[in-house]
Amino acid sequence: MQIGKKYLTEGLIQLTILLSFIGVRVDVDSYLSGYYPPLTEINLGPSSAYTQTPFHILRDTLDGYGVHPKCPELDYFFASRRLLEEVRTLGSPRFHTQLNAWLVHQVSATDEAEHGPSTSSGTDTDSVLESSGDSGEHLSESGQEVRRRANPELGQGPCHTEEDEAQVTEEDPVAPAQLAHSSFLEQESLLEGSTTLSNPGRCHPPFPTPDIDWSNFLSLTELDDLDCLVSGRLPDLNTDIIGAISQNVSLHDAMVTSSGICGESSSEGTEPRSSAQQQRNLLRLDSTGSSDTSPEMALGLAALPFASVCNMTPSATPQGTLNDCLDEAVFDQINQLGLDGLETINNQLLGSLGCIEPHALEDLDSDSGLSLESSSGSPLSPGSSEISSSSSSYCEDECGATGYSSEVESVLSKGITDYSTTWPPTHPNENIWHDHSYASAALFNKAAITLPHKIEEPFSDDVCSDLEEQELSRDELRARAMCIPFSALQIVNMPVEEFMEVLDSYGFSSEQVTLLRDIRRRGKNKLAAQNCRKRKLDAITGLQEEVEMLQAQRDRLLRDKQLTAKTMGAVGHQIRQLTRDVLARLRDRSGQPLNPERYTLQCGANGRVVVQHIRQPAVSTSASNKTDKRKKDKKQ
DNA sequence: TATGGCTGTCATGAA
DNA sequence: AATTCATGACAGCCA
Repeated sequence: MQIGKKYLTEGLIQLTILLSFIGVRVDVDSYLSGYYPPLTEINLGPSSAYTQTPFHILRDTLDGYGVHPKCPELDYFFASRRLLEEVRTLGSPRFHTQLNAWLVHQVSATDEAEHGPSTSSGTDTDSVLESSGDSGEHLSESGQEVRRRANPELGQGPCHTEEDEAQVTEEDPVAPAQLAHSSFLEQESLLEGSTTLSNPGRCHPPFPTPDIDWSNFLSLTELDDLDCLVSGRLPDLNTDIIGAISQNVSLHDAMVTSSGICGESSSEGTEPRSSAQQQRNLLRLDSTGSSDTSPEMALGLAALPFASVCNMTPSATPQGTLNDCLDEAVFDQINQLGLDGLETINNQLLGSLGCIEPHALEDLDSDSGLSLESSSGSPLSPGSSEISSSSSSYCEDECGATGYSSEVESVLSKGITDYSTTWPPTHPNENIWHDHSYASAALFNKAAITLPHKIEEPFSDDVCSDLEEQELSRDELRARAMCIPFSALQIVNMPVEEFMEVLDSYGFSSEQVTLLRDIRRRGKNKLAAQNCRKRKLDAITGLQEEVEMLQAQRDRLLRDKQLTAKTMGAVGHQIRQLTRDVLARLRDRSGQPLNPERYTLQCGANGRVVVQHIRQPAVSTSASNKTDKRKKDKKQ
């Protein structure tokens, strides 16, 4: 009885906390109205679930008790009280009373009958219940209602209807049994999740759709099932649940519990945690250690991972499998969202910082033409079987090219073989050879300036070992094959004076000198070609824009022309009309009105309007006739 | 398999 | 005269 009661108490407390974290507010006001309404879910907007609950502040200080924190029983006692107080602060000041009502009402019918006395050490459960509940007498009076808030998905879940609420009375054990089942399944999921979440691959998101869970809760109507499950899980309850409930509950824990809700059904035994899991353990939220009501907790669950990362402290509390759940459910997201990226970034930063050297700069400035021979040959992976094909293809490519020394090629072929043993394959991410941005001379100069070595400092063995991780161009390979202690970047970017000094001071052979000059020439020409193409594209783009602009201007001018012609036509028509009107009102010497066809009006420079006689078009008519005749003659 | 784009390279001329 | 730059042309690779 006590075990079951305690178990359900703890389960309901955790369930309540979980629901509050996912936006479900547990409201007991209606519950206390005299009947037991089932779970009703309404969306009331954000709840206190999105604000951080300072559990750590409540630890050992709740109710002003100065209990020694290392006292296990008292710790458990106050932990329970603390949890209840937390639940109270989440939604209702009398929530824990409601919880007690659930437990006593539901478990009393079965637990005592089918389970013997508790074998656990939870003898203080009753005390917890009695002391935590300020009104244990309200058990028979309290109703219950769990309102779901803030989570739209929750609102879609199978909720109790009004009929259900009507059925849930104090005399009706079914609905409380359902609740008991629900809480039990909650714990069941938690327990299973605590064991199965150790498998990261099977971990579900921390906040799955609770609809399925609620449906599962409500699908169980037989208390026997609960009893069987409880009896089967009692040993685990004594360890896991008590251990889980007797510790400071953080958002961390709650998220894991919700993960358990999500349906982790497998009950695999606890396996030795992998290193990744152990690493995650280092990221646990230490509710006791974190004394700040950090605002990142209030940012919502979405911000939790990074907030957790920021607040991570090693947890020394032996929380058993519960924290495994936490690790898996919560920190999978953390790792995905933050740690993986941070890890990658760190690796990259470390890698780049650890080997800031010409080749690293080469990659960074790969557009500066130092990615020589990159496209023609697929990224060489020395040491692999592809090196032969790559080298052969390279030879084929270069056979048709002029300006290449066959001797250099032969030496190179030998050198490549050496590369296969000394230059391991590079990381795929480093194969960034085609950065076709517009290379500027300043960039090259900068790269050359930042080179850690001078002419007097050819590549050392360490540098060579670092370069082994870099993808090399064919000219790089040639230079290596010819034992030239300079990279193509250096050869290309060094001033001509230094280049001449190198040629003179290092005592290179003629083949080496030729190769050095070729590398420098090709590198510079490659840059020049890139710049030329870029300029060409820019010119084409500019011309296209100019064409578009001119076309637009032409269209605009055509529209203006048409508009002007139209206006001119209208004005001419008006002038002709006015002329006819004026002439019609005028009389000649004989008193006859002027014929508009023989007279017209002319406006003089001084503004005077003069009637002008139009010449007879007789001559012009004859002339036109003549032209017509000419045309006819031509046609004939 | 044909095709277009991209790139490296060479040749050439100008600066 | 040597070097660099610009550009057309060619060839290879790739989607």
